[in-house]
Parts: sequence; structure tokens; C-alpha cells
Amino acid sequence: MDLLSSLNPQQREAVTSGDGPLLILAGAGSGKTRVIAHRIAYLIAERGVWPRNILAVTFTNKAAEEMRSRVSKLIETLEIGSTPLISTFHSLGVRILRREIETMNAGYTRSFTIYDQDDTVRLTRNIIRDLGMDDKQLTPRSVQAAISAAKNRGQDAESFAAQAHFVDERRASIARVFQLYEERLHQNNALDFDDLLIKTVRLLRDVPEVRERYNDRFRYLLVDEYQDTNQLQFGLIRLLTEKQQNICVVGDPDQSIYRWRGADITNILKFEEHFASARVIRLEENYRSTQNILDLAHGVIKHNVERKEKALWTQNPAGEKIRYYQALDAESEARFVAGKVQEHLRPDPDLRAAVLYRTNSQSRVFEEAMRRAGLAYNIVGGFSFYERMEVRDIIAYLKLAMNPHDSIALQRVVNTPPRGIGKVTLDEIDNRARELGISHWDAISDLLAEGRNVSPRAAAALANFQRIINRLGRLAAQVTSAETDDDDDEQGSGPTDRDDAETDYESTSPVSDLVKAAILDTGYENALKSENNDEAEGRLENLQELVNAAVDYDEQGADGLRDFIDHSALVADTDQYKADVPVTLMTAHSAKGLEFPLVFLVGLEDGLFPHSRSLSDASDIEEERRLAYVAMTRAERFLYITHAVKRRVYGEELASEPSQFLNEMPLELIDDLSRGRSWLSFARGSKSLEEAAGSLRYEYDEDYSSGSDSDEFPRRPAANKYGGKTYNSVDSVQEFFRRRDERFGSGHATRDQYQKSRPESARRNPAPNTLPATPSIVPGSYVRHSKYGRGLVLRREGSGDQTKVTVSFPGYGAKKLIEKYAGLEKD
DNA sequence: GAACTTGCTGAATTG
DNA sequence: CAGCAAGTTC
Repeated sequence: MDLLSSLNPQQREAVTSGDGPLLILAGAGSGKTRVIAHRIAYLIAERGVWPRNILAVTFTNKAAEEMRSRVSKLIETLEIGSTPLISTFHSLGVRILRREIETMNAGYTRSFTIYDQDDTVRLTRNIIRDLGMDDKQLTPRSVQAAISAAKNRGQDAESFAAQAHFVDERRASIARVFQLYEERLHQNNALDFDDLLIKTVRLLRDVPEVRERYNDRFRYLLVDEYQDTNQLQFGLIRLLTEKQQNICVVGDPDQSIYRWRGADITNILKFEEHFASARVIRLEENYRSTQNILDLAHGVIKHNVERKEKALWTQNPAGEKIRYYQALDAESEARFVAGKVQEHLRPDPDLRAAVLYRTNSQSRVFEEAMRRAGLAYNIVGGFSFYERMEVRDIIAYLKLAMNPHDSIALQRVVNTPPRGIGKVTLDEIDNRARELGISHWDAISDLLAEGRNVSPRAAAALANFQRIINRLGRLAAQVTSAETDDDDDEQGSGPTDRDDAETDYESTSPVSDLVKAAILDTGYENALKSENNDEAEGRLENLQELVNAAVDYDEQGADGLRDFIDHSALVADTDQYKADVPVTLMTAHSAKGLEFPLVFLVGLEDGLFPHSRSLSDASDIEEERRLAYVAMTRAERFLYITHAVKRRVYGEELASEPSQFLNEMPLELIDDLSRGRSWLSFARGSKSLEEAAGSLRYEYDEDYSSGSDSDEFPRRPAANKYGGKTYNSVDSVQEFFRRRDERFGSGHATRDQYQKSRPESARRNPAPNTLPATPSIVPGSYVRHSKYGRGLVLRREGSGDQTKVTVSFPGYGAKKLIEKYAGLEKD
């Protein structure tokens, strides 16, 4: 059979293996995706399984897309009435919940809103403020991260709180935020990303009737990247396969890189315990990479202690050696990469290259280098289209059109573009909503009806806002009232069931028209147009793009708008990156599952890769190592590894040590392309002494280091930054006078000493260039202020009525005051 | 109320 | 360095 002819014996076995649990341990490049795609096709073509009884789950939209296209290619010749469902975990959750959530009787309706990261952080910020907590110490971001982590561990607000009290105050505070956070989500009929899984699991667990139905529906379940599933996903899988046990999972423990997100590697390690009589098939022949690339990657991954040894093999040739380059800094690293890409493209214009880095912030220099080299590139991740401010604003309007009580959306756009609703008015709305326990939308009506506490101007602006939203709401109602059959569980119910009259009534492009309305009627477009600069121009283009994206949903009838909004939340990375672009820039995480003939693994420095936040924990380091392994095994033919000797972090130059992973690589596989001496040349020279010496010391080439002093740059991860004192602190006030004295020849500290120890503050706190003009209030003297109390005068500038003095008040910091009005008294 | 300025603090990886 | 919040100015 020709479905199987292209497969090796193990792959064939994996594809044809019958019912029951099946674990496929598939090493990097062993044809994992192929096997799943073929297995799906085989189930349909050879075993007569109905496509709609098959569910394949992936982690990313990208992977789902890839799988869909492979499967459809394999079965395109078949006459089939349905298609298998290939979906991400989160989309699956949405799909099930949109239909079934009301059966839980938990107060949610099927028109729930999805809060993405941006929304949840906003919500968290509001809560922290409402609770009167200090959002300096508890940053919304970190609190939100803690909540998400807890939810992923399967904790709810109560159990988190129960643990928290004993630990510390910070956790107790987070617990309170957590509690309120959950309440508000519920109030707003909103789910965050984690809830998409949590609620689905709860639903399937608590409502037997629904569980049964989905067990019958999805008789064959396939899961990709199984090593990255967490407890929730595992629960979901369990519940969905309860009845038929037709579960096929594919994964590779060496590529488990999402432990930080709650992924539990024991899911794959204990698969055989979880599912009785499971079959295990290993795929260890690699089709992707050269032997040298595999050997290098294996050289690194074998350093992991918590690992079962396995060695990939390949029939591919040894290939080129791995190429290494030590760069002076991030810019020269990027220049090197761009240059090499050009070199490779000259003889081979179709070659695809990937630049893989540890953190998104590294992408910028590479972007610039590519642009300068005239190379077309695309970036995966980072700021995606749907995360752009203007796009999110318009989406917020759409959300409001469907549900004006969505307070998060309302707060986002109530005064965007500016329409005269200021802070005072917003606070008033906010307070009212909180006191009465109503939505912001209702609070506005309330406020207007009462007419108190709001200026006529603000009232007019609010009424205007109401009109805008009501109008959009009516449009949206037209879209959604065109009732279509939204249940694809019914076979063969085609669009012919639709009422013709209704079709006439309904506009032909309902979703995109609504998007246009949200751009025009809200004044958004006009506001951008009047800005009249390049940036606004770009934003307008993005909005045009958003309208284009909406067109895809016009055909879907009633669900189109809802789906479009869901899509905007769930499609996080720009999935549709064009394959015909020569260079792709992305994080090592995003590269999982992809392959490229030419790969650059960059920034191999201690504290960067492995990341500094992983250095203290052995199993975190192991995860970093697996990540490096994933990155290296993306390469088919050429692999470059680079690092820089210094790098800007927080705008400060820091010296970087080579990554420990470099030391773990078999050096004989590596060619050194660095100019002059490098880490590699040193490592080679001292290889024989290595064991005796214990530690590696090396020197940079003259070219790279202007002085002999190797401490010219502070080193990561010591993060040798000026210790957080501002010039408001007592220290720097003293510093100030030391400097001043020094200027006048009476200083204790020499200039050299000073600059060496405080280069930053020297720049931030320039010496005054005027001498005190009047004798009473001069720098160094103390004054008294009616509100701030006693303070130390720091500087004095200007003359006459314009004289300004800067005074440092304990507890209030430095204030700049007009002497004439400030009413300062000499203390 | 909104535009502008300044100072301060802080980033890992993702759906 | 950059994004954001508070402060300042018009």
C-alpha cells in the first residue's frame, strides 16, 4: 500500500498498530509528524474510521496547521464526508466550552469572553490597586505569573490561600489577589487561558453525559509533543479516552522544554503505568541532520543526569563540521550571521536559514543586520500582529459590541481615541462600579442618569461613547442574529438549510463590515490620520490588515464574529510565516518541531543560554540543555554556533562568559571562524591540561579587549549594576556635596575614584553650574515646607521669579519648586 | 483634560 | 534601553 511504502519498519509499525494505547518515542528528526499524519490517514483509508471520530491535539497553531496540510495531502483522493479535528489544546477547550459550558451550571454562559495575557495583567493591576496594595512590590505581571503557575499546578484560590498564610506575607497578598481575580473573571463571564483547560477538565469530569458524548465523538485521540503536557492536559486526555482507550501519543523526553509552564515529564515516562497494556515503539533513525550535527547535539544532551540514554543514528553523511564564531559584541555577532547567510545563499538561493536565540530581546540586532544586508526575514513570536495596540483596541470595540459589560475592554477604549473622558471621570465610574457591584457600562448609565459628580463636558463625552457602542452593538446583533446551524455534530446539514429571506437581509460581509465600523465610527481612523506621521501610517496599515483577516470569517454566519475574536486571542505567534523568506528569526522554544538546512544558534553565553534564572537549579539547567538540544537538532546541513564577548543588558555593557554548553561539545567537530584567539582556541590548547587545571581560564584576543584588565566590564550574572540608589537617597545627597566640594577644591574623593565607583550616577547627577546667588536658601542648607516638612536643598537654578530650587524631602523624595511660590522657610 | 517631560524600574521561554 | 507611571505645563 502506497501510504506505507515511504516508511521504515518502525514507522510503519507505529502507523499500523491497532487499537489501544500507543506510545511512540520519537527522537528529533525521526519523522514524528509524518508518522502521526500517516496514522491518521491510515485510520481513515484502511481501517474505515470516520474522520470526524479522530482528534489530533498539538501545542501550537503552527503544528496544527502543518499536520492539517499533511493529512489533507495524504487523503485528498478519498471521498470523505468530514475531516478529522486537528486542534491545539486551547482551541479544543474553547470549542467544547462554547457548546457545553452552560451544562456545568456554574454561572458561565456560552458567550464567555477570553482574557489573554494583556487582559489578565490589566485585571490583576486593577485588583492590586483596589486592595490598596503597593504595586511597586507586587508587580501585576509577577502576580499574574504566580496565579497562572498555581492554576497550572491545579490549585484554586482557596488551596493557594490555605498554603499561603504559613509561608510569607507576599504569598498571602497574592492569595488575596488570586481570590478576587477569580471572582472578577466569573463576574465578567470571562475565562483566562488557563481556564480554557481547567474548565474543560472540570466539565468533562463533572458532567457524565457530556463526557460520554465526547468519548463517543472522539474515538481516536492522537497527541503530539506529549513530553510537554501538564497535569491539566493529562486530565483532559484521560477523560476523553476513558471509554475507548484509543490514545496514541508521540514525544521525546529529550525535547521537554516546558517544565516552567507546568509540563510534567512523568506523563510520558509513566505512560505505560497510566494506560494499561500500552505498546511502545521507538523511532531512532534520524532523517534530518548530518552525523556531525547529531554528534554535537548528543555530546551536549548526554550531560543530563536525569535522562535515559538513547542515541540517534542516521544514514546521512557526516557533513560539514560545525562552525563556531566568537564575536566582539551582539552587533558583530549579528553581522557575522547575516554575512554567512549571504555566502550560503549565493550558490544556493533557495536555502532556508533560521537564527535561534534564547530570548526575544535578542532579535532586534539580528533584524537590523538582516535589513542592512538586504535579506528578507520574518520573525516568529515577540510582538505578533494581534498584540499590537491598535489591533487590540479595535478588538476591544468588537468585544464591547457583543457585550458592553466587558469592563476590561471598556476601560481599554473608553477614551481611545481621546474623546474627553479624563482621569477624574474614570475614577468616578470605577468607584461606582465597585461600590454597587455593577459593570462599568452600567456605572456610566447610572452616572449620567444621576447627573451628579460629572461635568457637563464629561457627560457629553460619555453619552457619545454610549452611542458609539450601542450602534456597534446593533450591527453586531444583526451579524449574530442570522442564525445558522452551529453544531457540526450533525452530519451533512449543509448551508442549504438556511432561510433565503434571512440571507438577503444579512449583509454579505458581516464580520469585516463590523470591523470597518469599529475603525471608522469610533473615530479611531480619524485620530490616526490626523497624527500624520509614519508610525500612524503603519498603524492604519495594520488596521487594514485586520479588516482583511476578518474577511475570512464573513462566511461563517452567526459564529463568525465570535470566532474571529477567539482567533485573535488564541493565535499568539504569527503562524503563517512565509516559507519562501530566506531567514527566520525566533526563539529556540518556537523552533521546536521545525527544521532548516542552515541554522545559527546564537548567544551561547553563561547567563543568557543557559539563562541566569536557571543557573541555581540543577534540573533547570537540564531543561536549558534540552532546549539547546532542540535548537541544534533543527539543523539539516549546516550549524553555526556563536557567542559574544560583551553584550548590552539594560543598556549596560556586560562581559559574557562562554556558555557551559560550549564546553560540553566535542571540540573536534568544530571549526573556528573567529578572528584571532577565541574561547575555542584556548579550550583546544588546554584540553590536555583541562582535568588537572579544573577550571578554564582564557584570554581574549587583543582585538577584542582593549585593555589587559579583564574586569573592564562588569560580569553577568553578578549584575553589577549601581545598587539601585537614586539621587534622592541620603548616599547620593552626600555624593552630591562631595562632588561639589571637589569642584571647589575641598573634596575628599578624587575624581578618578568617584568615576570608577559611580559612573552612572555621575552622568545622571551633573554638578550644578551656578553658584548660589542668594545666601538664604542654598544647596546644602535645610528648609521647611508646609506639606513636605524639613528637607535638604540640592540645587538652585535660574534667577529672579524664575528661581527654582530642588529639595530632597525625607519620605517624599526630591521636589523641584519655584522659590517664589513654594513658601520655603529656612530651617 | 491632554500633551509633554522626567524619573524609575525592570525582562525567559508560550497558548 | 525602553516602557510606564507620576508629575508638570499649557
